[in-house]
Amino acid sequence: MLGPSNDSATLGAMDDHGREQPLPPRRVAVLPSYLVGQVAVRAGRLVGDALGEDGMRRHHFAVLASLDEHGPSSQAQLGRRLSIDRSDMHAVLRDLEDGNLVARGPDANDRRRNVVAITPAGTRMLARLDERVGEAQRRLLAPLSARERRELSTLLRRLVESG
Amino acid sequence: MLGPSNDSATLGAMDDHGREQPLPPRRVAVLPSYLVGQVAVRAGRLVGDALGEDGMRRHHFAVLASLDEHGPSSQAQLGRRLSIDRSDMHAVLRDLEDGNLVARGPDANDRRRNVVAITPAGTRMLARLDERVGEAQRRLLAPLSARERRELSTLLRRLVESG
DNA sequence: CCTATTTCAGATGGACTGAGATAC
DNA sequence: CGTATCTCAGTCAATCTGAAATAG
Repeated sequence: MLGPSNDSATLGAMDDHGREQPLPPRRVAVLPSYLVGQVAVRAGRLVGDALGEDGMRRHHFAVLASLDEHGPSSQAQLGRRLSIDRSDMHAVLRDLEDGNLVARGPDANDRRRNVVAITPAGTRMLARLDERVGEAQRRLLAPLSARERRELSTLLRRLVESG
Repeated sequence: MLGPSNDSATLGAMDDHGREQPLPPRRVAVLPSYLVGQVAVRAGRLVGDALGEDGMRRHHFAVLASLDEHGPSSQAQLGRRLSIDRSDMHAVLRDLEDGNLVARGPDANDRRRNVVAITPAGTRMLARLDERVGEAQRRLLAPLSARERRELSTLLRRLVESG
């Protein structure tokens, strides 16, 4: 396991002013963990940009979707369901409330809690984000056939569910 | 697209003191971008832990592998090849030098540069890290058959190369 | 008393920027 | 003079921790 093909360089003789491009080592480039990481980064950018067109980010989308699915919830519930830190949840809900996408009010039954509910405007925003995120998925998977996309999703889901 | 099945809660009536588990919304859990992100997180933990057993991190592994593959290089070259920031590269090489895994010296031909070379101890470390990282891959892909692992790698590589 | 929720203020680690010193 | 390298300091957003105020 010695250095390959670079005999001319004992330590100091380097003729390579040939401009170097990003090129991960073979050892690294071949790893499934590396490949999945690269795809995840690309996916994150695509989805982030898609949500950004409406001034939203992942947490905002997740909160709106969770409220749509489970109905009104307290902040702490949302945080536990979505694994979002209480401080971050605070900021996210402030953003959403500023845009009238959710309504926050004290819980009549437990006045420690804020009850958060999605508003009609929030529901419309969620539908629009759904569109945009869907388009991002299509762009991400564009190089694959429909069959291959299903295959990839299935394999990934197996890994997620077994983890 | 209205909220489902939560008629009893107008905003304030919430009997669900049922302890809530992390549960991403369906809309989110189904997205390939989400699945790939989840797998990437798990992969990152596995590989990170594996490297950590020898006190190394991803950047250290990448630098050792790149030096092994391309032979002695300047810091700036390494940074460009591995897309590692110059500041971080500085810290990484300091770590590696402290462990005698690389040797740094001024370039005789261009005294602006440091020439970095992997040492015999660095080569041995690289071999050990290779083992550990390989084991992490096996653990990551454990739920899949050999054929499915190849299929997954192929699909991911297609996405990476077409990106 | 003890626990839970919301909120704030600050800590922490990672990725990046700017600028100085040196050398081409 | 302009450009490239190495180094250090400091910024920046994202994540998390601690603690106060309120309520059960």
